[in-house]
Amino acid sequence: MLSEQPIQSIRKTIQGYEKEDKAYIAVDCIIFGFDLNEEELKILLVQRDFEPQKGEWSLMGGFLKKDENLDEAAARVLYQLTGLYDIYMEQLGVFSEIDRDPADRTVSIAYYALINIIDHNQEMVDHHSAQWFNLSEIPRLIFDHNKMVNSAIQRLQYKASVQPIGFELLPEKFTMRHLQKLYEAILQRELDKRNFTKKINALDILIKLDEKDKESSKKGSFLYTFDKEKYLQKRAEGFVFKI
Amino acid sequence: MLSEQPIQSIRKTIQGYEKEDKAYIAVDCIIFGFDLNEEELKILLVQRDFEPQKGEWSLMGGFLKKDENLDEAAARVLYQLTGLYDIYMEQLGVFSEIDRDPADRTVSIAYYALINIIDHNQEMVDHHSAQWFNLSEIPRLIFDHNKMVNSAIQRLQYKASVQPIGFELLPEKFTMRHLQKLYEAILQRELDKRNFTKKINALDILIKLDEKDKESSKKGSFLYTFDKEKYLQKRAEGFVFKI
DNA sequence: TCAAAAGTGTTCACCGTACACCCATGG
DNA sequence: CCATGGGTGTACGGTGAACACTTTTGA
Repeated sequence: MLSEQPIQSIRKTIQGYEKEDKAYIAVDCIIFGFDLNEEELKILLVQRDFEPQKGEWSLMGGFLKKDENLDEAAARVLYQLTGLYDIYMEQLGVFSEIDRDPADRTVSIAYYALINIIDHNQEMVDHHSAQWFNLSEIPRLIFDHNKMVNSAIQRLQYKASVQPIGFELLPEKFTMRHLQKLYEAILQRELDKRNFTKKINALDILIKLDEKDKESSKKGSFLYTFDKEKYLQKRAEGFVFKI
Repeated sequence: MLSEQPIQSIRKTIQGYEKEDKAYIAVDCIIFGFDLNEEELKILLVQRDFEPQKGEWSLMGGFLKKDENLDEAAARVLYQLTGLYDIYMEQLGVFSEIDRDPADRTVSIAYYALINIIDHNQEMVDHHSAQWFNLSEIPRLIFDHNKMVNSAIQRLQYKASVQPIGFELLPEKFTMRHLQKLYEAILQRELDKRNFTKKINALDILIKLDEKDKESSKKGSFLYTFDKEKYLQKRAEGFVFKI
């Protein structure tokens, strides 16, 4: 009898999954952007436009569907809010307190994402009543979302010091000052201009362009691009990025 | 009508959780132990004693229950196999490929744990047909468990270099040689005895005992204990552990 | 007395950090 | 011509890595 059943149903029967509890699985995204004008690191939050907790701020989220894995779910959620594909994104961890969502048992997987702030689709952001907040001005969020945000900031600080992910937050062309201010915003401390430049140049993964950015000064400052090919090549040879 | 309902059911109705998919949530544990005699780092695997995949090796696991969070579930699973409470344990990440478990959609959260190998309850281990494997001799495991193991080894290497978690793997009293061999096993490279001793002593978080361990040599080597209080004190003052 | 492991210092290269002045330009 | 930000070099202390010989003692 047993041997006539397809494998899947045998396993189900034997392991007794039916007796186990199921839960909803959510994905919540901490979306970072760097505002070049204000020289501030920001995160994108959505405002709930329905009861209950209407008007409260929250991370953008969604539920895991049958036909996708978590990375796909997170990418989908990010697309819904920003209109962007191929965003840099990393899983942060799981938040599973029993009553974290009072509506129903929901386990949430937090992701953080880095986007170039000027790329996002403003209409889609407006449609979700979303808004950018400075790290120092994050409001109270629903559920355990503040915990997620703090965890994301910590992770970003670590990751940015050990992998060149900072460039995900900058436009294609940027100045040394932009880069330094970005790292200052991430690490939340001031850096010495001479030492920073020296270190970045020593890494030898930027291309100095012939163009200057005249926005910020009369003299103008040289623009750079991140040489991803060169970085990948070097990394394959054992080079480790460290700031 | 709506306003008469309790909050929870309002939220459920509005958010439409019912339309979302649920999934089973599993916890799988990578249990590390350090064999002092063989000077080898090992992990504890269980052998499935039921069909299908009978005889195949697997991580110890279980399902998340309604009335516990993931840390509690992992602690429960660890207790079931080792008889130990209060084990050092950390969440690794989520594994969510759609068909990772062919029986049913199951998202698994991997945890790694560090135990003192001589503390565990041998009867409980035998009862689960569990066995210790050297890191270099890990067999093929079911599902995506090999991926989890690799991820755990990487995480352990990082974490051990940045937090004094190595002591979780050693008995109360240990020699410098034990400690060095442990770090060599974790980092998978040889360390210089003089530099290692110097570094550890400079950290100033061990207590040198008057006792000697005569097992390993005629001369005997001094025993040490980890001074957790002192470490916590120093950490509170900004000290950072680094090996 | 000898084999086997324990214990112990020095040197050098490199890296991180502190620190200040001249340059180019538009208004 | 001057105010503003851009761009650059040096000196020092600390840390990581390489390296070898003496001590102890049980068999």
